[in-house]
Amino acid sequence: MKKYSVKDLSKLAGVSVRTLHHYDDIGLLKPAIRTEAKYRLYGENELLKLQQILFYKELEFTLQEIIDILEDPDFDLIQALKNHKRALKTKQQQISLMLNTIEKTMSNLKNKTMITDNELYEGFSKEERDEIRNEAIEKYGNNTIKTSEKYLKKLSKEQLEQLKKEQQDIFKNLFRMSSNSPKNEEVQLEIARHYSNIRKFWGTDGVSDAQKKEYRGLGKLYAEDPRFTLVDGKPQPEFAKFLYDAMRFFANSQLD
Amino acid sequence: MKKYSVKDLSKLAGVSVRTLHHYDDIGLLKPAIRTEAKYRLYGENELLKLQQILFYKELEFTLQEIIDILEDPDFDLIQALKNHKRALKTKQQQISLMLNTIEKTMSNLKNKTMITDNELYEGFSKEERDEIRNEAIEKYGNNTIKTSEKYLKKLSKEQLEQLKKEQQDIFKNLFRMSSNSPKNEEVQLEIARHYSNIRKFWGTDGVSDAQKKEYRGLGKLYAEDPRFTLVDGKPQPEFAKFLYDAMRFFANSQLD
DNA sequence: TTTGACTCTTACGCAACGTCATATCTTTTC
DNA sequence: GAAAAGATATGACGTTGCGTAAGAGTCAAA
Repeated sequence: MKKYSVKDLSKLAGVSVRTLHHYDDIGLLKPAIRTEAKYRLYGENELLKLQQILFYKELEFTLQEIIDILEDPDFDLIQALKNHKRALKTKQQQISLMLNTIEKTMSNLKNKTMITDNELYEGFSKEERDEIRNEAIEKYGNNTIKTSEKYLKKLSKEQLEQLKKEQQDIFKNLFRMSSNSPKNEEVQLEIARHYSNIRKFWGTDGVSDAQKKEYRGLGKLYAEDPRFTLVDGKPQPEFAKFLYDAMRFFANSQLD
Repeated sequence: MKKYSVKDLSKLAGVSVRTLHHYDDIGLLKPAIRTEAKYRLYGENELLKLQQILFYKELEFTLQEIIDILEDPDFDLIQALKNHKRALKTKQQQISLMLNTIEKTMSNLKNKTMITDNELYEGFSKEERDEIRNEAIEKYGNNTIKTSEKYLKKLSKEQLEQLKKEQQDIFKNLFRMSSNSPKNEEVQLEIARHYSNIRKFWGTDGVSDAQKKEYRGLGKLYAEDPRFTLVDGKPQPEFAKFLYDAMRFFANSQLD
């Protein structure tokens, strides 16, 4: 007769030693023998029984149910299986419902409050999109771009539209300045206006140290996302850079 | 501002008071106010938040996940939903596998070792079936019948077939006797033969006190289940009774 | 003021082990 | 033959989301 130690058996069956201890504790699978030193020794029968146990466990029977099934030869297995089948089918339906709900939720989120990848770069061909993106990545690194995109996607469509509209005249002013070798003070004044405007979208939160980073982050976005610096429908990389520099300067000098 | 007590809120949302306590404990949903006496008071915001919580809970997010989702506005909900969706789909596949396994198992059990209800009474119309069953119930009580049927179902098809075949000639002899006012000794001798034959199907187990009960139980089955006492395809209730009496006598007098 | 009706906190229970911690073997190594 | 290395044993707490008392304080109606 072969004898297996806990570890042997656990390896054979692919379960943990603790599990065997547990099964012993609850009386599901007792070792064939206990040595003087209380070591557990299992035989072939126990190995076979363990296989059975694992079979039912895969079907998600509880250990107590498995005890009932294996310990009582009078157990009505067919009925138990039928019941289990019903339960599993119910569960499957539940999951289907959940999946539907998730689909709807995601759809809602995307349509009503989120900006999709395509929208982020809308109006550009795929080639242009990739070019823009790659240039940006070259300039700021892959991680920065992804972070920026993620941030942008979190804005709602309405927020984004309003953001763009309310800032049009600010941008107009700045754009005029940019091609006119402006005084730094003037620019910074306008930037300050922009900043106070922007804050509306951030609420009163993020007041302290996050502010600076975020505003600089927004500057990067302007530099990276051509939609913010279109003039007459054309991207203005110079202006984007101008804006970015001005905002960064503002953030560093004015914000704590 | 309306204020809700724990009970109010629990009724409104359809959760238990304990649940609200729990959510408070883990910081998922804190009451808007605590009175002097430590009573929890919730406002409209909390009601709304609770709805959200329940929404995610229906999708089987864990409470910790819900905390993450609701507490952190920067949480990437879309990604979380995607992950959750994947997990649910995986789960669904698992369940499909389990259902298949159960089907196979049931099929195996039924084909190879179990007898179904229909088979138990095969060859009889539904009306006849009910009649037979009801008569048996009248005679021996509902519980006995169910036990008997359960016992019969535990026999394999092969066992049942062999049982019937090997005993045909024993039954023939007995049947002849039954219509011939036989001597008790003769009958008991033949019954003894039957008994030793039957034991093959019970193995060497159930040797002692269970034996007697079981053999008498089998007698009842003969009396109840017309298939065992068909002659030329017709039920023989008289013979069934004769058999049952003989077996009972044998069990009582010969078996310990 | 007594009595219900509520509410509070504290804490065990459940399922199936995972994960230490501490104490004993048993086996290997020097 | 002794010490180090490996296995194994028995607690016992942690996990997840509350259910279910238990014991005690609070509030409004009678």
